[in-house]
Amino acid sequence: MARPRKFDEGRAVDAAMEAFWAAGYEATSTQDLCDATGLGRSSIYNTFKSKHDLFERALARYMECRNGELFELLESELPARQKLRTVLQRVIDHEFAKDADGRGCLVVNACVEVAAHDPSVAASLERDYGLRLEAVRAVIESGQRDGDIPRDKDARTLAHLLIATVAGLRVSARAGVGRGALESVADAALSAF
Amino acid sequence: MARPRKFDEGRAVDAAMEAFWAAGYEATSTQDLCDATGLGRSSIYNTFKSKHDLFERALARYMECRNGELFELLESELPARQKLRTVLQRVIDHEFAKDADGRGCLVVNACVEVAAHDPSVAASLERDYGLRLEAVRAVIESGQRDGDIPRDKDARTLAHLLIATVAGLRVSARAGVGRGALESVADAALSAF
DNA sequence: TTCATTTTGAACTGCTCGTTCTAAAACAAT
DNA sequence: ATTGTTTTAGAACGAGCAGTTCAAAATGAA
Repeated sequence: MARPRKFDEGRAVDAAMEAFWAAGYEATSTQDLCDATGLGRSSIYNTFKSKHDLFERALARYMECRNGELFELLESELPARQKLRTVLQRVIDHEFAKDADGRGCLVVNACVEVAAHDPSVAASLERDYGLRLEAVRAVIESGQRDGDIPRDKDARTLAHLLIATVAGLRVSARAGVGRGALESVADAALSAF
Repeated sequence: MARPRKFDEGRAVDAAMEAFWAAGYEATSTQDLCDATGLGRSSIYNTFKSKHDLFERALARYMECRNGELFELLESELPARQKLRTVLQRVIDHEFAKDADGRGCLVVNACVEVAAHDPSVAASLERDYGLRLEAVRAVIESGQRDGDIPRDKDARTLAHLLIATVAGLRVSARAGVGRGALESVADAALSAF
């Protein structure tokens, strides 16, 4: 049979994800991808159709990881309101983590940089948004049943609002807003729930 | 004396702004800038130091225009709360305008695509953020004096929240959230004020 | 008209881009 | 050991990149 692969495809996608995450889609060159993955050009193009294809794989992987963390939190035993608070706090912690280096969130970055010009990525982002929306909505409805969250507001709308707040915090962090201010903002935002 | 310029510098900056706005910084080539402005390469490089310099000028121009519209609204005769509502509604209208074509907001785009890797642009964005923050804070404080906005929340924090909500709406629009949903989100967000 | 000055477009610099190709190397099955 | 298949490494591809140079065209004051 044939020569087996020397590298792990999943690890390559992970490395590419880090590269795209750090620099954005356009600013990441194929050479950057070779450096990041440790692979040669031909290995990359043999395994993935194109830079674009590799980006989609990397983005999908990112969503998988992040949604894993999110869903784990949302399925925990905390009160609903506390879950939402933790989501926002994690975003802030992430934006100000020492090793984050201003990369932000690959999903938000892709929404802004790529989605408008790339229907395939846009579709992927929309699907991912839907997953997060449903998960958050379920938590909010559960909170409404518990009396933890007021019943007079539409759960789906509040779920949209939470996700929008996450994006807002992330963009604000990029605009130079400090940690303390963002924590106050998160607090104030939660008063809408 | 010397030969006079055949083109208007301001118009060139406007055209460049449109190009950067539509495609992003990295994806806009010097040729694109020539096409957009109708100028030759040397005219551009004679007038502006570099692509980067032209981008900073274009971004500054964008901020000028947008802040002009914003400040006009904030200085109007509407009740404070109504002003904030109008800010959000305008953002939604803009995102779904027929000719907007998914460009979003150049400031948000720059925050996400450029700021992290470009201290000069980051400083410019931070300064602009400060201007908007103060203007919104002033409106909120005025609303608190009128009893239009509750006094128990910090005006500066609420101003941060409003700006973050704007960014959140814009990113959500890119992720495929529809107009109706965003209008509900804006409504819900205002209940924090 | 002359002259100094500036604009302008085209050509050019190396360089980098994403992608493809070639040929050697590495393996598994026969 | 031979064969067949796949992966590899690296060179090479054409195109386009940001940025520069330069001679010619355009201008207005003297």
